[in-house]
Amino acid sequence: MLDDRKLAVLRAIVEDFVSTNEPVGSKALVDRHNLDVSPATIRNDMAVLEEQGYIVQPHTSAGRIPTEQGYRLFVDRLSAVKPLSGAERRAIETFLAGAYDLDSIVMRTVRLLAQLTRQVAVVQYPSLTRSTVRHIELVPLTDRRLLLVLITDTGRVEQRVVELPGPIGDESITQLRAVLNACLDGRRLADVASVVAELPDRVSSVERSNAAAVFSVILETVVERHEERVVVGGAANLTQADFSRGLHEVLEALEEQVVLMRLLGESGDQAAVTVRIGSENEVDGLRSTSLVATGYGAGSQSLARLGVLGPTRMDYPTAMGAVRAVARYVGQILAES
Amino acid sequence: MLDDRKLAVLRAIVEDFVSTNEPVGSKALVDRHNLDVSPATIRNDMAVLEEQGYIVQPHTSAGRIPTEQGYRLFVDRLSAVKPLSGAERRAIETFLAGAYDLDSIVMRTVRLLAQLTRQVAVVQYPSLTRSTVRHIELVPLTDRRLLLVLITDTGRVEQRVVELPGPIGDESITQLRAVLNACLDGRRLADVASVVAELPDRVSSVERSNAAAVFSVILETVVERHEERVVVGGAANLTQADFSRGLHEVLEALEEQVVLMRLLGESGDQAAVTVRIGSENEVDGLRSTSLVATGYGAGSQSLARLGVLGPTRMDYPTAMGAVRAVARYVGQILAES
DNA sequence: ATTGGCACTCAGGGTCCAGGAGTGCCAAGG
DNA sequence: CCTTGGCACTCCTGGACCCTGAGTGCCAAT
Repeated sequence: MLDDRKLAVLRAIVEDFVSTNEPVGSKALVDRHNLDVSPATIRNDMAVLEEQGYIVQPHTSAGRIPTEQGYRLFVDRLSAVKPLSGAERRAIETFLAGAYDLDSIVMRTVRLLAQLTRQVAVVQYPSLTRSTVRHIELVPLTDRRLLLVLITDTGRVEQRVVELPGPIGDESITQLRAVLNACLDGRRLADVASVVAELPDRVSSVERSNAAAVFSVILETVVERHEERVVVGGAANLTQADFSRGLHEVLEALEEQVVLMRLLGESGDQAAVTVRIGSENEVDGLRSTSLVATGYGAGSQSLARLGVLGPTRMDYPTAMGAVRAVARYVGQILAES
Repeated sequence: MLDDRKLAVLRAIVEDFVSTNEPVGSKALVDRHNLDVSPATIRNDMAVLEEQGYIVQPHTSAGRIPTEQGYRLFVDRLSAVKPLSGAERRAIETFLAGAYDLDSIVMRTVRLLAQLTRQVAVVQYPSLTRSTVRHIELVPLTDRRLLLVLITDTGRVEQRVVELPGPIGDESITQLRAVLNACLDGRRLADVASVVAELPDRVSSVERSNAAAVFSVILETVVERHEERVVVGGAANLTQADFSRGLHEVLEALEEQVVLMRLLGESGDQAAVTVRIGSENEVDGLRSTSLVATGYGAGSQSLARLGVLGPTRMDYPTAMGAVRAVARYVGQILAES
């Protein structure tokens, strides 16, 4: 159906359009790429490609531009992930060096990705569920309110305020703290829920209700907080792409944590770099954008996702290269710390 | 020099231009506001106002638009802060209700301000220096690395990783933790520096060097971290204003913590609502924007600043009202918790 | 000091036209 | 059957032109 040359033509069209942002015609194609056939031949090929839905012309007597389907075919079969240059590798290393706590790692990663790809970068905080409890701290705020601080082995610190049903004394807090740490230290967060369920037995009955309040907050933190945080950077890069009036829509979507979570969550494969093009993103304001994302995390299993977001007219090979490389480096850093 | 009517004309011009975004002419003025004089009279007044530098015409035979100087006079002498509507007050209360920990307070405040004013909201995290130490926690990560967690009475949690010069044992950590909490609990952060200076004496000499490392990180956290965080929200609102190509510049500036800190830091008076118009902002990308900001904090003294950023063509009275009201409410919330 | 009258200016929007890029189709050649 | 040169056709783009209307500045009269 599509012979080699037609595929080459499609690839050339995508590449040219991405770099020039202008519809590309048959003549320009034979000039810039060394297809040794005449423009007329290319025109025939393009007619077929258009019929199949891979390209369109914005108006009669203009060049062709790729459709979403065209980009899809391009990333699936016509392009190879572009490895980074040496300079870029060095940039990654220097950028991420010296970032120990989770916050700074995430922040630097966002900036790095945005700079590298000149797109909007999106980084999800590593999920809690895979890490283990390092320490739990209870700090009295008032006699009816505690600050619960949960520290994980990945260096993540979660804090929640606990509203108590009744007043609590220092000795009770100390006891509770001891029990919590004794039972939960070293446990994987995924297991915490079941352990907590058995805890009430180990607390003196007087303080049952207060303890219960603390336990339920722990559960919330561990289980319900699957709504992790997503950090965005490089939004300024959107102005280069010509969304014109859709820009408002996109910026709004980028401010909604929930939307971003759904966006990242959609893509299936955890480990590989996945690309979602245009309307493949079933998320309101972002149907005119493309997402290049992958999972990342310490070691082999991925804890969270990161990627870049840009116009469908995006340099996919480069973006995929950058995303893959950054994910690997960050994974390394996380594994070390 | 400028009689009452000329001032009224300037006020009318600012108000009309803000609401319509089009140069306003003499005829439109007498129609929309009930100045009972003829257009010709207004024209004379406008000629004077232009001569004085308060207004300009974009081209001959167009209406006038205010200059920065014109806006300045307007906010200083011609406008009153506009109180919020009942609905808006209720919105603030419901929006901020149920936010206990600092993170959620700040996040909600940003969203609230952005929604209320339809501008970009900017909120600085409450500064550490005024709060007191509630608790210090040391968590071993490896035998040469500690996680230091500092909890303040305002519910803020600071975390830093400490690289130790030599290995450290559990009992040393326990000792160090006890010393730190004994000496620093309840101290104001501003005083921590001097207290820490005396600490080395109270530590067994074997562990001097490790303890010193911990102390210096505490100092960093308390002193050097004056570079607080600033949170931005509502960037999508920028697309409504017609920065056209300056937009890129503005978005870039908004991503730079340092720039935002300088921006907020510039304005002098802590308690009052201050307005900085256009080039009064001596910050690179933001010379074409205006900032309406004020200090806020628990009780009477202000811990940090918040405000909104928008085009110089901004509804200042409304923005000032919203900023003032939100600052007060947030202050209340902070005082309670 | 205010006002009506009047001539003047100029941005914005419309039309018209020519140039050019790009196409589709066809007939001829490998 | 695929490829190619030729050719007519489409239609976007940019420039030139004109016209209209809003708004002004100035002046003489009140």
